[in-house]
Amino acid sequence: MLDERKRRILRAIIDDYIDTAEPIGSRTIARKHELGLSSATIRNEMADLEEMGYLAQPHTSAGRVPSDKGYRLYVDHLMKVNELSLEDIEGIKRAMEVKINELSQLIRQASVIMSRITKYTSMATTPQLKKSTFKAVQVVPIETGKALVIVVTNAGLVRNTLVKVPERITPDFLIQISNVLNDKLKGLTLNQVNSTIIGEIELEISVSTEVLIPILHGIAECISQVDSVDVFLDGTTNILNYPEFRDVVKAREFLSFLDERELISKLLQSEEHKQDEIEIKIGSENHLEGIKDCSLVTATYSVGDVIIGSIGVIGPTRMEYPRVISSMNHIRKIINQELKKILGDNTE
Amino acid sequence: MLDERKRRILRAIIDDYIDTAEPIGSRTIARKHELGLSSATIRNEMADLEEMGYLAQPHTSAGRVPSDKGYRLYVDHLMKVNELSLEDIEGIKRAMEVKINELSQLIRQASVIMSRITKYTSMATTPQLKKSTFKAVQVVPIETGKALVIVVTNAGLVRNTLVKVPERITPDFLIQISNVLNDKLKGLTLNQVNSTIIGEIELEISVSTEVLIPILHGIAECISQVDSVDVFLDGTTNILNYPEFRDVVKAREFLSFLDERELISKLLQSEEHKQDEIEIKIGSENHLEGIKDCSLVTATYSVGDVIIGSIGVIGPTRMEYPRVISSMNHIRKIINQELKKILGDNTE
DNA sequence: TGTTAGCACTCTATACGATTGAGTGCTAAT
DNA sequence: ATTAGCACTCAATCGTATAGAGTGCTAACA
Repeated sequence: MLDERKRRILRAIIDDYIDTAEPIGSRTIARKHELGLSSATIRNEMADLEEMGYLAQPHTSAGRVPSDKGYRLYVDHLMKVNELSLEDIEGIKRAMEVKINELSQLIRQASVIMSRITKYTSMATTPQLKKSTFKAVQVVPIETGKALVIVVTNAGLVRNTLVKVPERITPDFLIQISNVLNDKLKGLTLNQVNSTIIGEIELEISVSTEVLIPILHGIAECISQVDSVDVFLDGTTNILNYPEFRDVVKAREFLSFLDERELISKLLQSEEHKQDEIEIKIGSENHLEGIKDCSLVTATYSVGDVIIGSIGVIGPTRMEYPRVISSMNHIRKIINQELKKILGDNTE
Repeated sequence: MLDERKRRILRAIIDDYIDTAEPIGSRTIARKHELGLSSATIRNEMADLEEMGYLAQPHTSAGRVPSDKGYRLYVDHLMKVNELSLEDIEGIKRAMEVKINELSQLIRQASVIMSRITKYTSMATTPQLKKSTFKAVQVVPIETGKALVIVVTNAGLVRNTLVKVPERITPDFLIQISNVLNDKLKGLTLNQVNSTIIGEIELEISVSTEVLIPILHGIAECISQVDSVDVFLDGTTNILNYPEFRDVVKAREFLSFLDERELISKLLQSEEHKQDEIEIKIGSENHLEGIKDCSLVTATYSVGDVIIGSIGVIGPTRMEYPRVISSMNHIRKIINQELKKILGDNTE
């Protein structure tokens, strides 16, 4: 498709452009890279590359700029992904050493690190509750007429809601209810809670629906809590350091996008994402208007072989892909490693 | 100190400046406001006001701009705070009607509303745990070797941590521990947990420290959780709509400031804040460098007569103070009202 | 036939000067 | 005390000239 020389030249251009954010001219390439070619030859090749759609020209007398298609080729075949520097690895290790024993905190911390070492914006989601199963359900009496419903999922996520219960219910009875609920629900996926099960529970503790209803509501609330999927964002202002966002209009567009957690969480839960693979979406490959000039690098983390969440880095299409990718690879490993520690070896 | 006419003129200038963000000239004032004065007279008065420090001039041939001192006078004595429009009141009411039964959600929602109706950035904090007392402490067995420690404070805040416990501990025994803990700690303030109390607890359940330690750690973790004070931010990008932040450097300064949750939480927990009063800090009155061109309007909410958290709006010094203040007043009332509902009437 | 030197051409960015217009301060008249 | 009038100031705007980076094309070369 593209002969070796063209590929070399394209890579040189993109490498340079990632570095400088300035359109790259033929002379620059001839001088900086040892290709043994004159600027005129390179000029011809660049014209070809443009015709093929890998490069674009802001205006006739400017240098060339990579197109999304160009970046795609670069990412798939041209770039050299080097190992993370020892320094960075050390830094990550140190940052993750902070004793973490809850999932959300682990992910939050990972997100912080990613934004710090990449200098872009990072985003992460905790598991979708709906895909999880109940590990424990507890009803804890707080004071007369009030109880706390707690749901713990197999992915280690904890959610709780305060509910009101009829005043005449004694704490002891609540605990009894709690035990039955726990027995009945444990192991089920969250959306398996249906009327059959509820019937069984009612039967078992022979309690009027009146009592059970607020509690079940609490559970439902835990499950469908608006932000049941936490979205963490870090380094949101990093983007303002890049020249392509010097324009306030661009900057606002980007930042407004980040404000919509729903969108982000959708973005991160891309359907086609394969386990253990890093996914890269370049510019217009993101079908969302607000980030058509951004690239997104995402990875997932899993329990067993079920993907339960993901972490991503978003920045200008002119992104240091090699760096981001190697960092992402590293952090993904660490997350999965720590995840095992948190959940213990006895994860079903 | 300032005669009536000067005050009238100053108010007119500030009103106009808040509206337009453009330096105000003498002719504008003479034309738009019915003061029965010529531009020349106003010009003289403006020169006086500038000398007194209420106004400033960007350059010799420009109009006048209010100084921080000018805004201060305006806020304290000149502006007219009108009632919130029925429309707005209706809007707020509708937005808060969403069934809310946990404190954090209430505050979060209030913050969202404030940013929406003021068009500035809003910030809010949930109660400081340290000032609170224990309402309930529970240890819930999750699976062998693991338990969830839950702390509920009198202010309705719930925190939890997963802890490891020796595997030989049975769930029943954990529950027993839980009960003792609950009895012993209930009503204490969070930093009253000391070795005496721990001794008592050990005595009562005659358990080796080995078991108790992870649990107490869990409680400590709940108490000192890094972000035990949640900080909610909304409308962070609103600021980009105002001309004073058209410059990316300014915008970044502001947004970077917002990234530091610690600073914000300190900012909101201003020492001198009186209950039931709205506090206004104008420009350089905020001693923090990053927001010296911003004004901050804050209110607190309380349980009984203890301030447990606050909510604030931050925007350019050229802020629509009257609107912000009346909105703030309204939302504060609603928060305190809802707070009572959540905590029930039996709040000690 | 592929490569390169050379050159005319294009187009942006920058600098510079002139012009405009809003606004001021001062003076003199009311 | 107020105001009309006027000279003056200064940022913003516009047009023009200029410099410089980069291109495409042609013709010569290996």
